[in-house]
Amino acid sequence: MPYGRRMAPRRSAPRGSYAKSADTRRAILDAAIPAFAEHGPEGASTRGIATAAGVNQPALNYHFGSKDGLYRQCAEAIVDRFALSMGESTAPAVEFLAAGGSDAARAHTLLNGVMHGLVDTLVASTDAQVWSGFVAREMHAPGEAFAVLYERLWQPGTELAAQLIHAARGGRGGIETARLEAAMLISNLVAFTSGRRVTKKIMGWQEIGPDQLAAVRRSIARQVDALVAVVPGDE
Amino acid sequence: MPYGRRMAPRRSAPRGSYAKSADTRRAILDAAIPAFAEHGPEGASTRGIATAAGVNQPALNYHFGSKDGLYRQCAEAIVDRFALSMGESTAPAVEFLAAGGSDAARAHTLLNGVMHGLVDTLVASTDAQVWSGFVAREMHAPGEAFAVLYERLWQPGTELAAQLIHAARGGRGGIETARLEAAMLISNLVAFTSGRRVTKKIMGWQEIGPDQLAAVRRSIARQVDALVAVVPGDE
DNA sequence: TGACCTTTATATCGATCGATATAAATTGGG
DNA sequence: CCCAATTTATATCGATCGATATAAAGGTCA
Repeated sequence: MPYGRRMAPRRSAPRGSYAKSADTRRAILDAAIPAFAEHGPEGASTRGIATAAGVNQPALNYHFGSKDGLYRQCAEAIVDRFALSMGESTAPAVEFLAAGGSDAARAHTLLNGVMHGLVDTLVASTDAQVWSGFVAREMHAPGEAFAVLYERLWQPGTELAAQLIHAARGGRGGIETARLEAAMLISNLVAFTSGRRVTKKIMGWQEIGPDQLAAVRRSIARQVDALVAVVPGDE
Repeated sequence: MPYGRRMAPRRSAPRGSYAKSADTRRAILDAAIPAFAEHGPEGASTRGIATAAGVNQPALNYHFGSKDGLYRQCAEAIVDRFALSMGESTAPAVEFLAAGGSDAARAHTLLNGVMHGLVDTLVASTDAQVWSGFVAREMHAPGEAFAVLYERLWQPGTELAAQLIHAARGGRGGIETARLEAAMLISNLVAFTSGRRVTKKIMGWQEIGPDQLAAVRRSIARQVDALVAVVPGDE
């Protein structure tokens, strides 16, 4: 073919100093997470992400190797940010359980605290609504990020809640049942993450403000109370 | 360009009689729903769907006009099949409410019946696991099918459960709170639809058989009981 | 300042996408 | 049995995809 393969590129005028690698990576992740959440790993285009991040398309391959590599790093970033937001409310519960805690009333209080923190993180924060699309998709159609989300998010989160439910019942009732109920209790909040748009429409809410948040907290607290009050098998 | 644009196509050996249009449409829908559920409306390719359905790619445009048209028809088909499966358990409840039913105990029974039917439809059926990916995606990232799913699935389903909760409380407590609790009650089952794979892994279940189904039903029934027992505001 | 590494930008490849023009095959009505 | 309508099949278009080769620019340190 005539043209000598790969012509010399022209550069536009320089735009000042280069950003640190970490800053560019952060900008790309902040653009990629919403893109993957909305369009999925296949539907989101690297060009669209690059434009949203204010970089060019090959920058994604330079910093993350490949589209799949970027996708995996998005999952890691989501888990990191989630853990950061939940640390305050989970730390005392983890400590309690590590010490072999058997004070049922304290377990009940700690469970309420964890669920309170979860509502704050998932319902009150707008970031979480972006994450939830990413996480929900990976839950149903496992891909490159499933292992990360399972090992660092779903499994430890459910297990923490299950242990607290079990302890709050004074150790009566099976831990298996507690696990199932923990999974279902947490699923409740999907109505405000992935399903937020639908729930708002159904409830006629313009926004999820303090009043709505309080209603959600009350409903969760009632569920926790009911859960702890009934020991499965004793009914 | 040399070649005279559009060459004459060759046909392979005929394969017997043509299928009725309705049969082909059904085959395409049965292939498209799982494809859209797994890869999303952007990630799923018309060629892949056509191959899975045993037809060629232009057949999709012939029968459904466009990829978006096919996507919309998938949503209609999902709602139709869901309604068919739920009809038996919702019919008496709809009738009860239409008659202005105010028998609290009967409302409680009917609510249990509806939730029982929902567990059968969503948890026991394997079809629903396919649907759930489609529905969950559309819930978070509204597209061509959002209106159909909202008007025919989410809104009426939540409203039915909310009315039953309200009636089961003898009309005490706000209908708004009942609506919120209905949304959260239904969200519980996401753990067994979109989240089925994760829940099975966490629970160590190989399959969701009769024993597991019974455990889910017990947990839902306990939640319904707790919901009806407490009148919000009276606590 | 000059050599070297890191980061950004351009151009382009091969593959695949949705859509459609075209034609062949089948069906059904008279 | 013929003809119009219906249905299926082939080939191909223009757009877009992820990836990469290549070059230029900024940063670092002697």
